[in-house]
Amino acid sequence: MSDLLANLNSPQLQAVTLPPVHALILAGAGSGKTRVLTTRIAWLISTGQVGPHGILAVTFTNKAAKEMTARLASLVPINVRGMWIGTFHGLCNRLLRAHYREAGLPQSFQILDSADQLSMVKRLLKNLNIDDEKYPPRELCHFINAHKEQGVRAAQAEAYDNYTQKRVELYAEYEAQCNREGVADFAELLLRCYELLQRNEPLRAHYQQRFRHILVDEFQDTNTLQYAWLQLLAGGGAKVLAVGDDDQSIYRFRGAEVGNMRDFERDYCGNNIIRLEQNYRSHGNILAAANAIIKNNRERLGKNLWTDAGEGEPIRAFEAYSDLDEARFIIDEIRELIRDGVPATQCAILYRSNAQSRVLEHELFTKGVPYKVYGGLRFFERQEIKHAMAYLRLLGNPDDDTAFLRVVNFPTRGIGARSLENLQASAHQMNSSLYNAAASLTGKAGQTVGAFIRLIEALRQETANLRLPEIIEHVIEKSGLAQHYRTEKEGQERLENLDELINAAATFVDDDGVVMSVEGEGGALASFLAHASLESGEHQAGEGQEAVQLMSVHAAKGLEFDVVFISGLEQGLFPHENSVNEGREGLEEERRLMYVAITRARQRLYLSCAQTRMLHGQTRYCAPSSFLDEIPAELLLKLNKRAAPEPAWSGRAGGRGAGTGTASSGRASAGYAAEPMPGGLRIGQNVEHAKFGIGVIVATEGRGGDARVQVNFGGCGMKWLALEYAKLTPL
DNA sequence: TGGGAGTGCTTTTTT
DNA sequence: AGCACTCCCA
Repeated sequence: MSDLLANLNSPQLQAVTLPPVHALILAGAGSGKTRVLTTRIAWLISTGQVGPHGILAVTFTNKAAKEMTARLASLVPINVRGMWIGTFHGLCNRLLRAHYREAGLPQSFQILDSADQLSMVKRLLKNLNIDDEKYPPRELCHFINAHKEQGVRAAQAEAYDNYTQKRVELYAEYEAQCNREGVADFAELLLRCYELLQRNEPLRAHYQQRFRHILVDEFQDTNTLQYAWLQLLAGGGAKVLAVGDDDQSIYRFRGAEVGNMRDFERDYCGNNIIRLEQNYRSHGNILAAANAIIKNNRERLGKNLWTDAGEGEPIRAFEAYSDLDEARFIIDEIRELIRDGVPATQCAILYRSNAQSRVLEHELFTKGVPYKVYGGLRFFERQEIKHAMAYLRLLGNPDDDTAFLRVVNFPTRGIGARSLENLQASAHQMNSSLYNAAASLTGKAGQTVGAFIRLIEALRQETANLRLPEIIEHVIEKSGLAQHYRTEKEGQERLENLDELINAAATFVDDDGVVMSVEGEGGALASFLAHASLESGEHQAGEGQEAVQLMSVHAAKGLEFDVVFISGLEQGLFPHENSVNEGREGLEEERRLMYVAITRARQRLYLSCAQTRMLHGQTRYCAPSSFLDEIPAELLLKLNKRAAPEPAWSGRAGGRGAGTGTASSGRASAGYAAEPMPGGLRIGQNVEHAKFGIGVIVATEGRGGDARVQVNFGGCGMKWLALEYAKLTPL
């Protein structure tokens, strides 16, 4: 017991050993949040206050859930496997599987991921003959999800205008279609679970009695429905320990309600609020910058990070001429750091939007620096994997139209759009699934589709007595997928991924074999399918060993690095103009994002911006981010003293045309007029031009490849010239 | 059926 | 600029 609590600081200790009360832990970045959470559970169990059975611990990501489970296992000698530690979706899925009948779901209901949901909505619009320009499928998905996350069914949805009325009708159609197919989207897992507990008194009482302690990670990210779900489960006297950081709430755009923290405090906590403010990650200057930024936000519960690690290095600031110049600066610094012995994996480049990675990647590639970009396509989202999974889904549930349509003609077997239209029409008429309706097709279409149905039936029979990895292997081979990718020129990697899928299934069976056996071997497939939907897998196969880490600020949340570069600190980009347009709330969220970005750094932090940036195929002139002004100057070390990285007139590809005078939005070179332009040109400088003769520079604008000067050539008049093209000789 | 041309969009993202 | 998506033709 004593070692469990050893080395906790005073507020941490206080949090871990709280009596059974509702409490809110305001855990700053790097303050040992996960440690507190896991130690709290370990302490509750090892002091005999509750059995592992009575704990419910909720996270947002599988990664967090896994980490919590692993750390708990290392703290107390208990079997953590059967414990209810998981994501909101994972736990709801578990509950719905256990009570599928009461929840009105088929035993092996499938889970639609976002892509599946989108394709279902598109299909629905098509079947109902609705113009998808007027009702964009993506927007409709959002409409549906937003309602579900508010706990609102189509039947209760309010329609204040005709347009919304129509969308509500479509929402209802979508619900009906999901029910026909026996599938549930992500939001449905939560809502269905919530409704089940609300409606079914004995079931609710059972779980309310069972869970004595509910612990919630990243509480600031909960949405309305998740909060309601927690309240419902806690209704029988369970105590809720909510851990979160309002300053790190960066998911408002997907429904997170920071307000839940304040509500929870007001309605449940009383005085039980503990602040974890000692930071064990970053040096003082970095924290000072973070604190200086975040204190400009009005809506805060209040918290101030501190460290006893000392000030550390100053924060390095660099203003580049262009995005390319910025990338060069960053990569040069990184190469130097690596030479000095900093592991590449400890260098992270963060950006506000993913599109910014391109220039950086190009430069890294050119210089031969290994790097890894986070945020791409993930394993279970790859087309070959989704195809294989679709076959598997059809084995478990033939009514799954999404799966049916995905593979009915893949690999191609002569089933064209016309046949499918007929099929969909008759399915609609019969109010049945496509699979079911296939039997009614006649003629040539009947034959081809019939062959597909027979294929699926054959697969089902052939795999009936196989183990999960063998089932998958068999399906990949006999469906024709393997053959298809063998003949495709780019198919090699896809084949490898399919092999990897078989491996994943083998590992899955080994890892979860105990749980699986409860449901029988027949349930293994269903469990694996759910697993695949709920856990889309690591971002990319093959973890980069010694590679610089590139990711969006959002993706960096929860991570830490010795050296962090925050790039693209420009007004309009970071803070993003779309957010700024949303008013104070939007700007405050951007500021929290900046706060998250800064607090990722342990030892060294670089902030950089560019004066011009290629955006949507156009060069944009940018002012430095207002966030830079919010950091006290004494914390900053400005690195702009260095010489121009390239001779002004050697030029680079991709500049804009000479003298086209693209309106530079706002700021030309304000604040830099006194500094020399590249090549030593400055205001007042006399120059000679081959055609216009001798002149004097009266103004300058931009830097690098886009630098322009205004020259008074006397009789030849006043001219704006792009240094990249115009040959000017200083006199 | 599949590929090539044309069109439009473009913040952040987990489950 | 780059990418995803659609449409149309061979």
